[in-house]
Amino acid sequence: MAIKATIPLKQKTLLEKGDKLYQPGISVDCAIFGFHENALKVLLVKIKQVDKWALPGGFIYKNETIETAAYRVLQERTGVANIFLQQFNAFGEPDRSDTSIHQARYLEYGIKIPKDNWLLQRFITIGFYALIDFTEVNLEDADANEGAEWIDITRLSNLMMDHENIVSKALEVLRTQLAYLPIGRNLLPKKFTMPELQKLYETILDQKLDRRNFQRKLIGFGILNKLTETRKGGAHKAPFLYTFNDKKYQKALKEGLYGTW
Amino acid sequence: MAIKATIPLKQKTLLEKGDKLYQPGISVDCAIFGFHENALKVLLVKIKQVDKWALPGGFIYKNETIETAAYRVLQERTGVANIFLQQFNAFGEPDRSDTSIHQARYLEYGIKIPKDNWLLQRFITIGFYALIDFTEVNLEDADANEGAEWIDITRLSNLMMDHENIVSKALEVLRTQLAYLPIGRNLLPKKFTMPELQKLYETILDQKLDRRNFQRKLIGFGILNKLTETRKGGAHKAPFLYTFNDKKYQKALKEGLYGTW
DNA sequence: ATTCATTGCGTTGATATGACACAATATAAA
DNA sequence: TTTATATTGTGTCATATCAACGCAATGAAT
Repeated sequence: MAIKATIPLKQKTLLEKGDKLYQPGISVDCAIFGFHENALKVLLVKIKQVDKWALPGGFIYKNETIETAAYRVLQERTGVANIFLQQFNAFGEPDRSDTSIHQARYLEYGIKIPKDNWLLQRFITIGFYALIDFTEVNLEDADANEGAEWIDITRLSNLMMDHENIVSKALEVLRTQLAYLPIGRNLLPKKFTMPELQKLYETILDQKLDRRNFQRKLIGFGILNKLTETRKGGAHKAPFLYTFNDKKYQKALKEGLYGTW
Repeated sequence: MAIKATIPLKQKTLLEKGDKLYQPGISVDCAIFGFHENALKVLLVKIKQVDKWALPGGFIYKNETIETAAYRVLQERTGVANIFLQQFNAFGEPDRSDTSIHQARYLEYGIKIPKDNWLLQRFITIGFYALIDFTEVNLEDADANEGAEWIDITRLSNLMMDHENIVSKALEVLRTQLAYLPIGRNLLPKKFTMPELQKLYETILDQKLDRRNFQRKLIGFGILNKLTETRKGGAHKAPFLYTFNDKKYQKALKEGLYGTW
């Protein structure tokens, strides 16, 4: 008989008292996007017992708002403060849950979850997407049981339950919002170059953009500060650095960038 | 002692077996918009026991999708088939529920709901907004206990819980989506005139639009069929009638109207 | 027949957009 | 040190789009 690991208090509490601590049948899942090496990546955690990837998620405390719960998940995983976090959709197919995953995780400790345990009931999850500066995240802090990794959005595979669908929907919303919200502020380091910003847009839109027209348009939004500094070290002409003008950026977030009519 | 009404089976079942029939702690609420007499209206139901208005809402059966539940609510209230229905936000402030409303409604039948009954727990609601042809709805079918009425969105008052906030958020989303989705198809009768369509847009946007530019823009979207027929009977020049080109309309719904970049 | 508010259709100037030209420059190669 | 090369900064031009406005046509009321 194999020696079982001792169950951590956290997991034990979740199983036995979760129904008293949390809202039943509701979870939050976060599609956390980062930008690195000209690729858009999403933060996934490995569920080693079933060899699948999952979005970072959690439950909602009885006395907690949905947004706070999502923020808590983000903090636990990334430790980053300046985050763009947005609720975008609730996912509630009756058969979306996969109880075998929970069972596999507790089997590790020799525990079989009772059929009527709250964890095995149907769950509806509220999807959030977050934009985050890749360079500020340190994945070393992640939970030992669930190794977190940045996965290229073009190379998603083997996600548990409906999580790939959640990422797709998040991306779809992100692309739409790119047209009227000043995305970029949270995905890039404070200082960045115009080519870097353009690559970000091209990656999200999956589309080549004209360098010169892009620059004209973005500057036209009036949310960027051009610095006198340049980014040296590249193999070619050093591009100027930019920052977001926080005041104007916040204004644009509220009012939108277009608002034609 | 006042004579109490006998409790309908429906209400009795809801109270006693609701926790077995429905997902706990989750509801759906629908902001159903209609357009009539140049005003945007939302369908509200009167909760007579507390003299407040509420959005039509309901619960999610254990084996039902969220969208199906919302559709069910819509059908019950309006009986209309061709509906634009869209999930737009989950509302979950811990203190958003008001148990006194439930108590008041059951007190009618001399029943005091036990404190631990599922109905009195914290609820998170998933908000939908719907666009519907005012002329197709017959409110006579509405539940006797809860008279449904179209209320002008500029004259909202005395809504229960956070329902006014839900309507506001729904309107905000509607206004945003007006920029890239072909709204109108579901809010107007099959045949309509350009001035009517314009009034709709002006009402939603709360903004005057130039008659001639509006026409050029909408025709430019390529989703309208101009009929040879005109709307006679008005006091002035008879405007042409239009219909939506269903095929192109559906395409625009999927792809969006702008999609610049 | 005349009046009048409204509709259909058109024009103009300003602005935004897409496509492309050319000089400047930081590093690498010679 | 000089030259080569890829990349960036800035500008131009034709075209499309947009906002603002003009005017004739129309249908009912007078």
